[in-house]
Amino acid sequence: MIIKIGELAKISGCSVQSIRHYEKEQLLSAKIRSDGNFRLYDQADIERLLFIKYCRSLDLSLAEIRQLLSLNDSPMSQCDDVNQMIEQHIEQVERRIAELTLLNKQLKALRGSCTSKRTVEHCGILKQLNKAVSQNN
Amino acid sequence: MIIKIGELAKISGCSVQSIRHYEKEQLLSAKIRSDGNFRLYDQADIERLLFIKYCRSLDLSLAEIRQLLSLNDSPMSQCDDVNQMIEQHIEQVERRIAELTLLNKQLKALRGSCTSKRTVEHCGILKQLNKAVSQNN
DNA sequence: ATTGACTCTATAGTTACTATAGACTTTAAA
DNA sequence: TTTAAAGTCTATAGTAACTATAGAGTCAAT
Ligand SMILES: [Zn+2]
Ligand SMILES: [Zn+2]
Ligand SMILES: [Zn+2]
Ligand SMILES: [Zn+2]
Repeated sequence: MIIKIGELAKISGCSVQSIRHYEKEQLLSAKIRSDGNFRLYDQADIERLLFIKYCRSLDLSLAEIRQLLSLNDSPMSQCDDVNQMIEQHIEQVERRIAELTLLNKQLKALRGSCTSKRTVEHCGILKQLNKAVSQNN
Repeated sequence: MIIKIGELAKISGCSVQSIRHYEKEQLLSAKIRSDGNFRLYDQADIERLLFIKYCRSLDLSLAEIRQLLSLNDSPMSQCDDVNQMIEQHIEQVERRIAELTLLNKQLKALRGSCTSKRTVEHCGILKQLNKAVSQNN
């Protein structure tokens, strides 16, 4: 089964532009083109794109996915690199969760300091922000 | 006390370039320049920049900060807008935390499926990724 | 006067896309 | 067979909040 980019987009749920983008980034290429230069894809391409899409849903970067794909393509290499990459990625996600959790706390405190219907002059939020600044200063 | 951009950067902990960037984005401007066209800042500018920096640490966008600053500059306006913005920002942060928490779980499961020192061919991580893809398919 | 540190503007790069413009191809109907 | 709509092509610009240059000018101290 051979399909054009529009159908690949439909099947995969990726946009046409992002498929072209993945090609530019060397993640996925149409091995053949039509007479009129249209990209043509087969089943293996569909699977490769779904792999990419799933990895993106794990927030892996295109560079990381490129690495995974190339390892996937050379089955005899060692998997330490994959391992380490996932490990680092997990650490990054956990750091970000910690950051956002703290942020959330601060934002909620901020929100709590405003009882609507006031003029900005008396707004608890802006008061708090200005206070936070002068304390840091 | 009048300072040049380098010292403002030191005092605030912002980079020189990002201070210039905030100027381009209309958040902070040096009202005066030296004869040789150097930006000159005073105490009020320092405080404004610290305000910006603190808001950035809350992950507020430059557009949001611009809005806060302009409200801060017109004390008689109502604070509903501020309120609503913070509210939306909190919701966004909470959505992101939820997303990342789910992600973290998936990534940990993935990591658990690899016992190093194997060839990629037998790597649990890649097996899992490929499996996830074919299930979605 | 000269040196070194600082600053200026303008431009390109980062990430993973999205959105155009303008031209060409394919498919289907008239 | 002509024509029109829909799809595709490349190239380029825009997104967010910066960072990093290049090349030129300025300032402070010796
Ligand atoms: Zn990563
Ligand atoms: Zn308020
Ligand atoms: Zn926001
Ligand atoms: Zn492994």
